[in-house]
Amino acid sequence: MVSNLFESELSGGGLFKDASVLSPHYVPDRLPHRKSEISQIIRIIGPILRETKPNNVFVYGKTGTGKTAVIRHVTRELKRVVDDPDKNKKNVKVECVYMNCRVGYNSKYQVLLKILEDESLNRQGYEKKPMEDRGKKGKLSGLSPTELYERLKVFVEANNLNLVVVLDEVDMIKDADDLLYILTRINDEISSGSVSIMGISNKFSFKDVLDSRSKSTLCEEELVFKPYHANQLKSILTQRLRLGFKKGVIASSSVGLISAYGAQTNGDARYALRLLKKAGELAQGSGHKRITVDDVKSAKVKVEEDITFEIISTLPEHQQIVLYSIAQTLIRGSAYKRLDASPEAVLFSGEVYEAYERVCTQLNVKSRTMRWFREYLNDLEMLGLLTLTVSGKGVRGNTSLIRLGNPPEEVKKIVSESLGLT
DNA sequence: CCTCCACAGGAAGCGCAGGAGT
DNA sequence: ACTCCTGCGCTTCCTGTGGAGG
Repeated sequence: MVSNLFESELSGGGLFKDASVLSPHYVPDRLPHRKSEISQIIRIIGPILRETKPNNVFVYGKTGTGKTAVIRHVTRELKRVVDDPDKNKKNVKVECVYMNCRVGYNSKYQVLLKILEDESLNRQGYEKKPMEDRGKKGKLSGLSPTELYERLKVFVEANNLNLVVVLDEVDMIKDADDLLYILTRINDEISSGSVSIMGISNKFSFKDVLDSRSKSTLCEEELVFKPYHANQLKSILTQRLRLGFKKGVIASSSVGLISAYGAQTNGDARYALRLLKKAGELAQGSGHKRITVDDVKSAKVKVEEDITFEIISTLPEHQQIVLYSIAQTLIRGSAYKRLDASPEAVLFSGEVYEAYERVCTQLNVKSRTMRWFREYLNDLEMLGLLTLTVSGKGVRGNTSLIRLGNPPEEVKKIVSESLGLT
């Protein structure tokens, strides 16, 4: 596949012009259908150019609604203005530090560390750079949280800096209350400069786990990003098509289909772009001159398999074993008699637990107790990998009936691959 | 109607790892 | 470097719950 792509590139027959614009990390210069969100963020953050501390913002919305893209876009524009001496005559100092809290920055300590180690704070022209008096290792780790706090405070004040901290996936931070308190307290203790926070989350419930003080701190301003609908997705796709593909390689009916699939998936633009990219790859791989509707359809199947694979293969071992046991029991056929009322394949939690114990013995792994097995089932249901229903009439006692969300053969294959089974 | 069955899920406690405080 | 603390994954124990069967 990869070599295929290279060959097409060499022969100049590829469909892609620049595949990187289809990556989920790419932020285009123009963000369609997010004008009002952009101007709201600008209104909120704007006062920073007059050296007034902007309000903290909390942004939420489902995945693929452009939250991160909008914030990154605005901070990039802000930086552009600040760095332009003609526009920034008063030489206001502004820095934006972005981090995704899911990957490694999930505690207040890690976040503070990341801010201090960020290259934008350690470049030329700043006083008392946080990394200045560190040892040869060039790392700040090893310092206490209070020390980190002091350093940040001193740095912000000494440079009269207006710092914006962007916390993407802020719900992943374990001690979010502490962190928010600490970051805002800096403003009370310094006479020049400021620290403000932009929190991004796709969990609507995140606000509820904060204590009321942190809530009012972070949510001085709130913004909700609505899912894109199909024709909005279509124009997003069209924009990326122009940037990423050569001219005329896709029919508008194909674009329409991708948009429709995207709209079905909670208006997720990231998903739609992934479909577009995959469809392009498939078309190119099979030597098509254009991306056909069939390419899009098979791309959907492929992308969904990929997503299922990503979810399952990152699951803890025992949850994977549970899935495997369910799949295997379904393939072999249930030992118990099926419910007449339901034609679909349904299993009893008891028989699945027995299968799970057998698989564990087979793998030479110690099995968990029934109690924990039930927790696994609930977790897997949360992830949409299976559905549980309570047993009604015709079943003895009070049991969960288990239905697998994906074809058992596919699940079995994925788990086998992931756990290295035969 | 009562008892038993086959579970669900709460509560408490245990061992462990990693982080914080000294 | 050392101990203390805390969160996490898990087990043990226990109380419900709802239908089957006598």
